[in-house]
Amino acid sequence: MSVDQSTLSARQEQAASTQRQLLAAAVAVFEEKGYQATTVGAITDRANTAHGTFYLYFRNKEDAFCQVIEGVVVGELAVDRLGSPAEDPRQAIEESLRNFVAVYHRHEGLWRALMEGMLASPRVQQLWLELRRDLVLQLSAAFEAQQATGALRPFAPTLVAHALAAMTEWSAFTYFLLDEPGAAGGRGEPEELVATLSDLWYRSVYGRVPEDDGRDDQSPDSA
Amino acid sequence: MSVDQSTLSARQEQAASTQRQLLAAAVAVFEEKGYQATTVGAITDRANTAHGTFYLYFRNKEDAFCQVIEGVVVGELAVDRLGSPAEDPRQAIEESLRNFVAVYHRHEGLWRALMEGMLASPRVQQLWLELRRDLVLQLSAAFEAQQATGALRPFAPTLVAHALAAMTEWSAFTYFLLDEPGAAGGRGEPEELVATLSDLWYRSVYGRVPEDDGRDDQSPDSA
Amino acid sequence: MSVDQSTLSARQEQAASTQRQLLAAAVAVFEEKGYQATTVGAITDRANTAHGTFYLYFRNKEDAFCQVIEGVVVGELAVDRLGSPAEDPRQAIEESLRNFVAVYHRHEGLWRALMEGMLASPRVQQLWLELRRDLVLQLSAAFEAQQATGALRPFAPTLVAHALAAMTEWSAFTYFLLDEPGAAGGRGEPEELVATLSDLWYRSVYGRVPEDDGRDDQSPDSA
Amino acid sequence: MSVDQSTLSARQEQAASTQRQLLAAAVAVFEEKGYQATTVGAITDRANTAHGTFYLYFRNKEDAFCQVIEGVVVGELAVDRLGSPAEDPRQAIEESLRNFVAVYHRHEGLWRALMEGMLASPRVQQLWLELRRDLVLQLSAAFEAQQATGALRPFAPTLVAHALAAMTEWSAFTYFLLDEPGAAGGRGEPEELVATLSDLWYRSVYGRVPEDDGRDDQSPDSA
DNA sequence: TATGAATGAGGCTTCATTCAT
DNA sequence: GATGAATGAAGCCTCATTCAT
Repeated sequence: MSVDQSTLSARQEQAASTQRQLLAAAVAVFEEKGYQATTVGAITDRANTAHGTFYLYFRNKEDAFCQVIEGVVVGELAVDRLGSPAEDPRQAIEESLRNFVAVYHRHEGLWRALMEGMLASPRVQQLWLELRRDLVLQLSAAFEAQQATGALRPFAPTLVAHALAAMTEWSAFTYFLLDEPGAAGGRGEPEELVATLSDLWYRSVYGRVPEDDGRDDQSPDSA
Repeated sequence: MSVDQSTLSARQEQAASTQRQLLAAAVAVFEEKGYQATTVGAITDRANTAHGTFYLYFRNKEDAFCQVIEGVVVGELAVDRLGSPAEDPRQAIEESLRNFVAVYHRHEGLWRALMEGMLASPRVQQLWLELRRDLVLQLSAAFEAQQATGALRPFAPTLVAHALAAMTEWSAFTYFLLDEPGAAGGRGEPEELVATLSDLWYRSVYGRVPEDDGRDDQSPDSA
Repeated sequence: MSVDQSTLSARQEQAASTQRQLLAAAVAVFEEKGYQATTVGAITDRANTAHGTFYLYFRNKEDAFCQVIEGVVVGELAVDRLGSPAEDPRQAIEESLRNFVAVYHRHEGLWRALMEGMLASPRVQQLWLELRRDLVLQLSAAFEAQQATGALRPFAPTLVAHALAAMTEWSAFTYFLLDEPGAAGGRGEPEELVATLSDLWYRSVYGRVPEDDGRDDQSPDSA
Repeated sequence: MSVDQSTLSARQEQAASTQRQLLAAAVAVFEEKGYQATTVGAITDRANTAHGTFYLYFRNKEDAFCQVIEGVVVGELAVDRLGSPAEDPRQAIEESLRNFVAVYHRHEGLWRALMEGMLASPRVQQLWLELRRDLVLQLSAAFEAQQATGALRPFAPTLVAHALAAMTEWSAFTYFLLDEPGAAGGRGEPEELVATLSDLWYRSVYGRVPEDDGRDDQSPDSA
């Protein structure tokens, strides 16, 4: 009638183990097949669980995918922040991008799946938007802080943060997932991607153009 | 085997009309439901044709989608080119981006569907890559030409073209399709997107940073 | 208003030509794909005719196939008869079988198709039965004639004719159409098939066994 | 992951029962409609299962058919072997053929379906070839054994085995499945088929013909 | 908690046949 | 006589989800 605590925690432990198995299997399968092509059966097969067990831990595929993304992506990307203001800003940017590109590279398949999932399911889209929002917020906060010190020219921090985030994400996507070399012949090294992005990013934020001197849209040669 | 021309044309016209109906229906349905959720049945229903008629004009959904994209996207985007060198470069960029953003806005649903299709079907991905390649090639050619005249600082034209294309595409995507305001509150006007992109684009290509002074590269006004 | 005769026969000639084209195409396609896998479209494609034209000359696939079989098989097999009684019976049998095997070999695909057609369509089955009946009748008539002269032992001519026809047909089928060598290793020469069949056939009809001495169904060991 | 045995067996039994139902339904439907005309829907209807359940036990129609054939045909035909050498050879042959004919008669529809299946699906053809190969091998082994003792005249055992097998199979097919009386009027009794085949078979193997005299082999009446 | 058998909706595709021109 | 566009029935197969043990 009564179940002593050890039994209970044994059960709980068993359950936790099953869940871990399923999650790990889900990561692997989503990574390998993408979102749409993944089936519940493929996950339970790989987890050595019964088909029905899946539904004890996830409401459905969408739910499993969200858990996967939260676990993997959030975990790995969390470290990514703009370097401290004390650092050389150029190097800070580069470091940050290098990290992002490395994470992207490491989980190519999942990013691809995230793309698909985002287009297939509102909830996944929501999740993605939240991840992204954090990133963009961090970025624009950093911009604002530096604008306050006068280190940065004035610009709309959020808009620029969005645009640079978009450049970064989508460059990584096309670079790694679409067999599009990015450079003339054959796929280059990820480092070339990092270099290019860093340069553009730096120039976008710190760069000067002639108009900046006189403000209000002077033509370059009128100076 | 040969029939007089009027009969032939009448029939051909009828057929062409059916095809147009189907294509229009396909555009509408893909626009509305995206790639995956679109079924052949939905297309033929909207076109008021029998289910089988679809297969007279398309091999399958994938094929229909490619025809849709080729028809719509290529048709509308063809005008997009960098302004002539004589123009003010900043305005040329802005004009170009404004056009792109307008086209994107006009066919939001199709771009979304293209995204999905690209992830679902190798052939669609191929098509998309080709569209993109053209764009990137035009861009990098323009860069090279201007670098040759010394109007632009030296940089790897293809890599930069890729990165800027990515920024543009993906900014437009997130701006229009993901209910992500882009600006603090509520969705802004597309014009703000154009302005931001133009600015970053211009700075990326024409902007100067302190390091440039020490290089083999002259500032525009130092000439 | 009135059409002179030359025009009419020109039309008729045209029609006949079309029909020939279709028939020839049908022969080729049935030969190549068998009965079931053949589609009306494949025939009209090969005949360079419109799809609908097929139905001017054939009621449907079944009908076309019957015409094909009647044209080809009947034409070629008609020559097959048991040699004249004057000949050496053994050689007559062998000659006859050699001819049959050659015809079979020449139209492998059609025999296969005939098999399929017979199982798919009552009318084709009927046709096949008629072809076969002729053959069996000829055979059993020959048997009866020779039994009357005492050259052959008594046996039920029709039953034996059936059985030998079956042996011949089905041996040829398995030999040519089923990648079943018939001999130990690799497919042998058709001549080995002819030799085996001839021998069995000859022995079946002319062979003697001990029981034949006492007639009327003596058990072997009662002699 | 492990469950107590009673539960397991109960479930397994339930499953086995469903499978039996489906298999039985498949037998019935194939028997009734042949191979091509059978649809998965017809089988599940008769088995009172959902459409999808079929695919839990069979990969597709082809697979189901192979299981049916293996179950039914192999099961029933396995007893068929040439009598022991001690028996009177004539009676042994007759007994063997009587058995074969009875099995054939009992499953007319399935043999017909097997014919169709063989022509429609390479895998079914393969299966059929294997069944047949076993039979032919048994036969030719028996021939060789008896040739070694001098009980049989010399001949190529495999070729003859093939030819006699063909005669038997195809005679049975035409006799039972093609509404072809076999005898002059109306369908005779299967026994007449057995008698005819036995006689021909026996003569083919044991019979003597005049030419045999000049060989290493004596004619019966020369003794 | 775990199982895994069963369900059944849903989409794709092929083709024989018709019929207006 | 010839055309070929249009039709729509029919069958296959997958898979997310439920539920009785």
